[in-house]
Amino acid sequence: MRYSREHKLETHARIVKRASVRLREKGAHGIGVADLMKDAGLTHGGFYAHFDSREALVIEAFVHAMDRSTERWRKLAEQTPPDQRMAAIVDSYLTPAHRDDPGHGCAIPALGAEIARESPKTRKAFAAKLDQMIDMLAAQIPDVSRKAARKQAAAVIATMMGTLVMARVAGNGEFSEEILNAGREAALGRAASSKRVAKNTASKKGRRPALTSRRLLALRY
Amino acid sequence: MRYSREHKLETHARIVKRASVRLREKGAHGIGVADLMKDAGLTHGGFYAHFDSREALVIEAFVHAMDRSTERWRKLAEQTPPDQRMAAIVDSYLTPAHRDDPGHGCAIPALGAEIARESPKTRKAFAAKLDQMIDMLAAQIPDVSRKAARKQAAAVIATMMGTLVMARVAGNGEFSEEILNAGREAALGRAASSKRVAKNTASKKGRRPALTSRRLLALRY
DNA sequence: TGTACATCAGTGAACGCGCGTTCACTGATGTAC
DNA sequence: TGTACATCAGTGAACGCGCGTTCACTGATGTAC
Repeated sequence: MRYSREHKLETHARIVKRASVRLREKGAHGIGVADLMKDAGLTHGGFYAHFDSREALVIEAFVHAMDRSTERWRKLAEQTPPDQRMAAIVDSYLTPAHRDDPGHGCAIPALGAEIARESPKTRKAFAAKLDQMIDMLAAQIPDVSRKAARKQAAAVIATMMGTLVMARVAGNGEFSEEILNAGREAALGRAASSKRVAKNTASKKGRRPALTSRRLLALRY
Repeated sequence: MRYSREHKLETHARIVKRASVRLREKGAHGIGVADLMKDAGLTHGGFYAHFDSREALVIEAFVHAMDRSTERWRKLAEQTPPDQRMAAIVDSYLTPAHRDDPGHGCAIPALGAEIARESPKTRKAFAAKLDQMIDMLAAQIPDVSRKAARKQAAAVIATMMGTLVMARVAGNGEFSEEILNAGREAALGRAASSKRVAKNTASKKGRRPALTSRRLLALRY
């Protein structure tokens, strides 16, 4: 079948992209090589022409997902006034749509706990991407030192991803909404300007509707 | 071998207890029936005299872990002045010791994401225990409505468990400590009295050392 | 430009292994008499 | 109280299945001449 060089790169990218969705949906061990290849329109035998092992694909797929999330946040921040950037990110993250579609969502709530148990190589690849994500988010916080900004960013991510894990455990009923609301309020309170009034104004002065628009969600993580 | 009735109950309890440790360490799918039985000093063939299926053990083990955590918090709260209870719980939760010993730690960061993907039966069992845990923590928050207390409690748990997942991904070096500190500060800020001054007083007036004592950690979750 | 050969992405059967589950069996102890 | 039998928690071999990985093969296309 001898394909051109670009063809192989495209195929490789397609496998990674599809796998990053399926692995977030099913877990790092929840889907096999054969099904992952089938999902990319191939048969399982060709897998090792692209990856040294299943684990190598898991790493690539995970890196892909994290890069997409970080890039998404960067773009969302770009088109939002500086003092509302963190709130915009939180609003777009803590939604029923994100809770119900882990395959296209943030990789941390979907795979974080499992990755922490993987080989050092896999865990470190994840940690490096998490570090980048924190840096990107920290860069959106005005008027504080890098150190303080990173601290805030790490806390916001922890609150958001923890909330999403709990909301998914809770299903999609009232209990889940309660958790989502609690997490949103907590993250926004911390994400708001230093005077800590934004939490109240945000929910009542109509700033949020624009930020939670379906368009933003359609972009996905 | 015909044993007495209590003997079977004891054996059953021992399997559940040991499994609850090993499953938190290795993940909901990270260890097999044979190894779980071996861990309890038995051979795998006897498993089905105690459980209908592997999944049934996972549910029992998980319920056991959550009950222990909730009970631990209740006891810790009992021996702490009301206005410091939440801080005491946060301080005992966000530690390197807890990060490094998932087997004896909170089941939510260890198993939450995986359980959210299990059968409705398993997920609902987890959700019910999470609900109980939120209620227990909410009961420690003075001077607010039950609804508001539950909201705060849910947010504190989300921040704590999210922080622990991220800290585990980050390993056990500087990066991990940074995350732990960020999460602790964020959770304590929210957990403190309504005037939001406790965060500063806590870290400087020597209240914390007593609360983070090794003794509390030795009790485990 | 045309032809013969080499390449290698992709195929599908097969491998060895570990898993959850089943099953015939054991034998110490509970129970009926 | 003593004896014969029934019970059933626990054993260890075996099952069927799915998994990650290997391998001989294919055939369309790149490349050398």
